[in-house]
Amino acid sequence: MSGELLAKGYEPHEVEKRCYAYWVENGLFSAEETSDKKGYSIVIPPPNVTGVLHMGHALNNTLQDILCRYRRLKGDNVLWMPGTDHAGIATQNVVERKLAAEGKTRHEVGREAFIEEVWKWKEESGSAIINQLKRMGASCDWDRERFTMDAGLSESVRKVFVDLYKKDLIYRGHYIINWCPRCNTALADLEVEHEEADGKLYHITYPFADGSGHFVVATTRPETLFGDTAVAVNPEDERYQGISATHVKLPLTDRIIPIIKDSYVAMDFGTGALKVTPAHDPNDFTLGKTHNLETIKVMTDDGLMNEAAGPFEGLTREACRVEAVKALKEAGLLVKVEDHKHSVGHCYRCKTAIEPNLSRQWFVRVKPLADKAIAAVEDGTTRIIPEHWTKTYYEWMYNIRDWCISRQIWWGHRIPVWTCADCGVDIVEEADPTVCPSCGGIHLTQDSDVLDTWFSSALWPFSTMGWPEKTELLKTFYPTSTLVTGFDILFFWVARMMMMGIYVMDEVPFKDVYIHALVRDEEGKKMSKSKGNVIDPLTVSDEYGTDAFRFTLTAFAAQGRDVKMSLARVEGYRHFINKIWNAARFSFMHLEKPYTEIDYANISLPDRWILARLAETSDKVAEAIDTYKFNEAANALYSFVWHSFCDWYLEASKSALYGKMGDEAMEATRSVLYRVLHDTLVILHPIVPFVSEEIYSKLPGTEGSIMTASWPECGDFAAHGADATAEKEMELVIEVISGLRNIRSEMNIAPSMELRVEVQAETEAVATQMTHAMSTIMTLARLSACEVKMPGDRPKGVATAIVDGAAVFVFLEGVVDFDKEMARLEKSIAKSEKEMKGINGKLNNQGFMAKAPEDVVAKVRAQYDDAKQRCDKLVHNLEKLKEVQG
RNA sequence: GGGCGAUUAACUCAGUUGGGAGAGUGCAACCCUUACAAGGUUGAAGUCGCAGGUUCGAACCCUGCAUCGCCCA
Repeated sequence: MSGELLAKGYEPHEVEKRCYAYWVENGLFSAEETSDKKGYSIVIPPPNVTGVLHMGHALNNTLQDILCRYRRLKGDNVLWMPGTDHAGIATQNVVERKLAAEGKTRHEVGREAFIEEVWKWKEESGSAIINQLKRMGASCDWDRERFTMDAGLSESVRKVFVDLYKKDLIYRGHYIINWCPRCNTALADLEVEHEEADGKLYHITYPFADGSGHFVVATTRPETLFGDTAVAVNPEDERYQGISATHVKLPLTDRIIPIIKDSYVAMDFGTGALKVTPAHDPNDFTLGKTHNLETIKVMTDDGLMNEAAGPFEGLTREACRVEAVKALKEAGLLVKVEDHKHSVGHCYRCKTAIEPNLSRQWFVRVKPLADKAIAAVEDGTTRIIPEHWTKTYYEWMYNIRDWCISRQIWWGHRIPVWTCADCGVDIVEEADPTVCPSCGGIHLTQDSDVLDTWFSSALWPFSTMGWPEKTELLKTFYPTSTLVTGFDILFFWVARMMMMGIYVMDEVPFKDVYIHALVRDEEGKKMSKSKGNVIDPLTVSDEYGTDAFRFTLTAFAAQGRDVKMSLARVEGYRHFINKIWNAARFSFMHLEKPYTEIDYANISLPDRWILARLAETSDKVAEAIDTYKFNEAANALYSFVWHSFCDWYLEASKSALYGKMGDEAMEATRSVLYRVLHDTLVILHPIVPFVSEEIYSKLPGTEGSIMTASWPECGDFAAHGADATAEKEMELVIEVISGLRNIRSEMNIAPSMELRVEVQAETEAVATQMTHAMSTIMTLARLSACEVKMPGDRPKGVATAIVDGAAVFVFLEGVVDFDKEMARLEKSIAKSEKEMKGINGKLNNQGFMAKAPEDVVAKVRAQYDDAKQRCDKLVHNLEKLKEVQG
């Protein structure tokens, strides 16, 4: 394997497939149930089993993978727990559609057979998203994969339900809830999406029953009029002070309903008179409770009008509105119709307008659970990152309302409540009951509803680890270290896991919650199928390589900011991956054997410099990942690999590597190159697992996977001269070379022409440094000769570069263009003068001198001195040039 | 209506204890220098949304406004 040359360009497809299979086969993703190593755990936000991978998943799982791979390299025992969510409504919809295509409904099929169908579907299609996660490189412990409907998790759900019920934290009640007429189920408040819609405000006459006059009532929903059981006005409303009537006659019906007074009624909306429909409006429901009003449902569960709507029975809600308005108009009861914008709730699964509906449902009393979940964040037991999301979390937790958990669908955890037909008592136990404990009856029927999917998701951090058994896994990995998720499920999931985790385990489910942004399209719009702006992550992966895609996501993942996906950027990072590949390819030509020790005795300035940069970068990347600043990690790596390692180190090392500096220097440089390449691959690995693995596996002397390597230990470098001084010295060398290149470019000197140079160093120290770096400078600036002197006369026929501590002269006998050189110098002088002026402004400011801290003043003084020296030298050179010219 | 966030180079975005405005892409010029043309070298480019305030000093802190986006009601 070792010494094998790499192909000319990096070809991701084959490598990705092979590396991933290798990792899985060798159990490299497996967590140890017990270990001396520090435990680190993440539970995956379980994707819907119906789902296909979208950009959000790609980002979410890339970040989790970075954390897990990084922690492994740091020596931790890592558990990344994978799995999927049964997604009750969504999955049921999918299978119902499949049946519909065969001309069947679930009711025809029957409950049991239908559920079998769903399981069958799940077995066939449910692993699609898992395979897609694997393609992204996700290093989950797949042997432990769980599903919210599997036996163990179902047992957890059952146990928690029973427990909450017995502690009176789950109750059944008759309340107004959000009803989806298409999915035919109740929804939690959270599952309703509100959207602004253009509607109408209908002004309708409600005549007083005693014939003494009438109200005009304004409503956006005239079709619910059949369910009106009162008209309400505000007692403060002056317009309605003198009214003697106590009842009105409900239009289109022969019902007489009361007039009630309540300060809840907004006087500035419509006419100030409100029709009250307790069975179809949440606010009216509350009003109805207060005033003991009758509730009349006017619709069936399918959203059709029922017998209460009289002649309109059987119409849809929408059709009934049209017909009712027509009838009102004919009866002369329609005063006017205005345009009106209002917010309409829609089902988050199918986008049908939801219908507030009176219904008997199960609820979780969340307040006591929420209080502890709030406290855990307040006292820092759980940290939310970025911190500003804590406010959103609190806001929601403080205003939390009871959670409706029953769903009138079939796919999900059946509510474990049996009712005795004989005595009517509810039986809620962990084991299925056969006999009524109260009357001994045997006619027991189980509640037909299932639980909200989020109820089981809320238990995910411990149910996946085997709870209610007291498993080793729980001992080792609960509470989990970090949860990585998007803010869109902060309430749905994070908040509920917090409540349930604390309630059940008496310990928070995770120490850190890292909330990342949403991935949007290039215009910043949310990606959605209907907008047609969806970019398929797998297509991106195919086209540019998974590593390039992952690197892009990481570089974009700045805290608190949305990710705007841009294919141009992915392309840019594909170049970066290729750069890594080629740098390795070049290195391999000089690394035919492993170099386990750095030959510190013989290393050069560039060697010391790159080691110092490596140490710095390794620390920076580690710190960035530790603090969830993923983009900073990516940027540090990019700049180190491309600009430090490739642009300067490899170029500067070429003469040594090619043996032009002697065998000792060659071997020493090789030993450094080996170490730097090796360690660079390791620190790259969390973000770009495939290319790093592929190169690592071919690096002589490595055994096994890069996943078993350790994060670089660079503590020794500084003691061997790879320190800040080396960095400074190398910076000077870079400055000299850049100055020479600038002259070459601006004077239009052919790159192939070799130049003769004289360096006038201001101090012995600088002269020594220049002499030591001579070969580097000569190679990289393409010089035929370079002499280092102490300051003296300005040579004739030269172009000049001024650097910190030295003047660099390029001999251009005969070819030097005086005008160009003059222009060049004048430009530099202007730049320096501008800089000096700015700094001088500060130094002349008495306030600054008096109040700014000493170190800042000293720094500014030094800046000024530097600028002045540079400027003086440039002016001096310009004058000399003019003399010669004259 | 309440809350949160954004506004920095042509584009996409970095920039936390307030102290010399950065990167990538793009652009211009030159270069097939034996790892890489998916490359190299050099260069041009910003009143840091607007208006006030605090401060010796503000892209950064405070207030107001404008535009855009999101969440909750």
